[in-house]
Amino acid sequence: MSPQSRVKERIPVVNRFVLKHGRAPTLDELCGLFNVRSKNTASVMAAKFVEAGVLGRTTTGRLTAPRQNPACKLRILGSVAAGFPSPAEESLLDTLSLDEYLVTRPEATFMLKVEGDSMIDAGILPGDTVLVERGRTPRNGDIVIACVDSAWTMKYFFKDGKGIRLEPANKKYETIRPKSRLAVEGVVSGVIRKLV
Amino acid sequence: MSPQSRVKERIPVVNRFVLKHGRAPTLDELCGLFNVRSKNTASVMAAKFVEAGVLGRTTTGRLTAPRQNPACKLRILGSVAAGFPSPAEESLLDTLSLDEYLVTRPEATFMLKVEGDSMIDAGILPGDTVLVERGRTPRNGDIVIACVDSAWTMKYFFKDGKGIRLEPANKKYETIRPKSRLAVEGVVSGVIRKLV
DNA sequence: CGTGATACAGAACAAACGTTCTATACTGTG
DNA sequence: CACAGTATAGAACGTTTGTTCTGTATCACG
Repeated sequence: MSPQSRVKERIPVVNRFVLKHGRAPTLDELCGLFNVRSKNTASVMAAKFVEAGVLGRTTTGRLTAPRQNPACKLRILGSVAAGFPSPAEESLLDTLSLDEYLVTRPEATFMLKVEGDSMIDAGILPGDTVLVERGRTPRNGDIVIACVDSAWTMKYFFKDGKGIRLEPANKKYETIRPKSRLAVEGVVSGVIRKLV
Repeated sequence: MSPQSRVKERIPVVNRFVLKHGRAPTLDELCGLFNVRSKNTASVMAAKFVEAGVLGRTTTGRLTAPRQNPACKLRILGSVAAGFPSPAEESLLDTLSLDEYLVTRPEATFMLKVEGDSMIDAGILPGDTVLVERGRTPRNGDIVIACVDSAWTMKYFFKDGKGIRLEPANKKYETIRPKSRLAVEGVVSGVIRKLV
């Protein structure tokens, strides 16, 4: 058996350890995991695992679990027309965690439950959850959470020569041109809706 | 200031560290985090954090991040009207990972890119991504991915005395009453849209 | 058989890490 | 002021952890 495949077949074992314990194994634990008694062997394995992205390292060399929880990697399909792959033929290569996909700055991102139908023409329904990223400069056409005239609201953001205007995505409501101070608290970076 | 509140106000800082580094801080790092120079102080703090569930420990006493990967835990806010908490006052108590929120069976869930506007009145736009859960029995009103008359489609699912019908969420399209075999490949369990 | 590559055992080593002890500064209370 | 409680500094200590070195066993190849 080639060394490469030896490492490959060991990766799932490491992943299971991480899944079970919520942290990376130590070299000693790697020894136990693979029934070897040499920390040298474990050290070499660990290097492979780090190289493969299965494990990480602290600045001081300690082994750490990778940043993403690999349990929630989802397979991505091109479109409905492409049909479904069978479970047997699937690999986890083209996968993506939702967190990874939608959230670039976790520490600056919030989830916000949507009330009202002011953005319904943008496909944002009451009961949806929006991801709001703070500290980002809004661009024309972005959907923002703003505090205008001391009231919170979610609207399209536009800025032109005449100033800033906030447009709803619903003809029932009117465009707002903030008279006093406008505080854009965050930019809506994603929409999620839980069905079923 | 009481000791309790001292610990409380420090919890968010620890959480942010875990968020940023994907692992627990060491005692030395706790010292740096709170501008203290004593590992004794850090040790006492660490004990409090463990007690509060903010951190965990290995069997050998090393500090660890809590079992759930908090890397992508997002703060949840009630609604727009509630406003934004300041970073200082935030705790990570009411948080949720997107994966955790949307996906109950990762191994049976797929992501599918939406093409076309047949479900636009349901707030599902072209370019959105839907989460499809396989092996679930569709209920009336569920959105399903189905293979009807050898073509893939996404539609509302209804079943009544006259059989099954598949309705689009767009008046431009017609309701389908599958003549031949109907294969419901999966039920749409979520919708996500990446903006910005 | 000889050679080289690989995997492993075992030990020694240094750095990192958490615990514990002693001492000092600050607080509030009587 | 005396006293107690708490937070902190600083150092010593033992354990854990990853690295490195030496040596052995196995296997493929010529």
